Amino acid sequence: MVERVVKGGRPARISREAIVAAASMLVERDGVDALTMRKLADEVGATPMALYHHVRDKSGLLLLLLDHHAQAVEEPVWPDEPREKLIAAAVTMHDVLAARPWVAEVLTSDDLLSVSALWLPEAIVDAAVACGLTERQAVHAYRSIWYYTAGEIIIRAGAARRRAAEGAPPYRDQVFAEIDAERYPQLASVAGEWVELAGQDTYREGLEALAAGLLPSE
Amino acid sequence: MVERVVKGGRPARISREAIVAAASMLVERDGVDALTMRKLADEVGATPMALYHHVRDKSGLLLLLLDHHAQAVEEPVWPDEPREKLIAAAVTMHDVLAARPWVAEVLTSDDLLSVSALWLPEAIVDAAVACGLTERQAVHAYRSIWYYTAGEIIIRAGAARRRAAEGAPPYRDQVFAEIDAERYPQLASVAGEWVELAGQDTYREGLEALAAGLLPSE
DNA sequence: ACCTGAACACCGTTCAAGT
DNA sequence: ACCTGAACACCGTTCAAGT
Repeated sequence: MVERVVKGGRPARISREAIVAAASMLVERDGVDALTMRKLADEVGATPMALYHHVRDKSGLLLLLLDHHAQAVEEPVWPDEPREKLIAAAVTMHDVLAARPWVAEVLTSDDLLSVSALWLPEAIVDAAVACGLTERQAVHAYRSIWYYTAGEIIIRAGAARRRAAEGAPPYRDQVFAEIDAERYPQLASVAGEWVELAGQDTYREGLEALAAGLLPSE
Repeated sequence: MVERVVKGGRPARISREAIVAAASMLVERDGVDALTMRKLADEVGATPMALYHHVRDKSGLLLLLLDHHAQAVEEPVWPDEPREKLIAAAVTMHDVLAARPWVAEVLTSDDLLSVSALWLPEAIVDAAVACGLTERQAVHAYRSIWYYTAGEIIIRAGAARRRAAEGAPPYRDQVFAEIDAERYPQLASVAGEWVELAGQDTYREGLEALAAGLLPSE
């Protein structure tokens, strides 16, 4: 990020940092949907339009917020064994995102997370190369892991949100109740267990399966 | 869905079907963001509030839309070999969704697609069982495949949208330009190829890797 | 340079009333 | 039962003006 050089002019009353901090607090307290330019302006004690002097627009603010969050995460010490390192890095990526499910909203495009968390893709690509993949294969492996991870976060965050929206089991239960056992025998057979199974966290198992398929067998 | 029994009263001027058809057309033509209750009302020639007599609310409308779309898809004839069947079903699921990236918006929760496309999870769970997994394992396998698939769709749809928003390479290129080759040697090394690699469709390769890891080796 | 005030062009949804 | 009109409680962002 370019440091702004202050060369005179009116001193700023609100700073980019203050805006991001306030935004972060609002999101943490009330959810992403509650983050509006107007409420944020109230929070920092300024007009909505004052914000536009410090951030490009709302989506720029969200990017800043993601980065702010990423900065707070420290790079762990990785295992020596490359396959284990890859798994550990992916799990870290997952946990960092899962802790704040609002990031799902922002993620829906960029595949590198954030400038402040480049050590994550670096670790994964590096581990994949150490496992014997070419650089290009390693990038593709990273992308598959990223899709799986982002999908898990987004889907589970959405599921949690719907659960929180009290009308708890509106759609899926209705679907299961209506399942035609003649046409869909397997689904009918697991219908009773589906909700329980869907609640289980199987991120790691799926990841290990994916890694097993992506990496050369030793 | 419950069929509404008309027992007198004023005849309806607009039907649920007409609403869904108009909504589908708006979304196809102008994108999901352009679908508002007001524009939709204009399209069917009624007041915004008239719509609320036929759909619960906007998110109910989106669910209806997803189902409308799912109904148009025919179940293919699957390969006999179960592993191939599983792959084919997942690819179908992917292609159905990828054809209309707006579904990504709706997907962010329900893990069964739609009542009208239950044959898809059925095929995948069935194939997984035929490959030797228990029912519970098969459901977990389905969920991993679903996360990977939905993640791919959502991320790639988001990427395409940002590309369309003309300011083409706003964020990621900037990130790559600033990469510190000392700290992130692997990323710096692939930086030049990243955009090209990220543009490639590697859904199937990732899927096969995932399937290889999920299914027992024969 | 930084900030305000007023306005523009929208949203989804509720509520009371009309036929 | 179905639909309208008016209103409520919001949005993000532009633009011209103030200090």
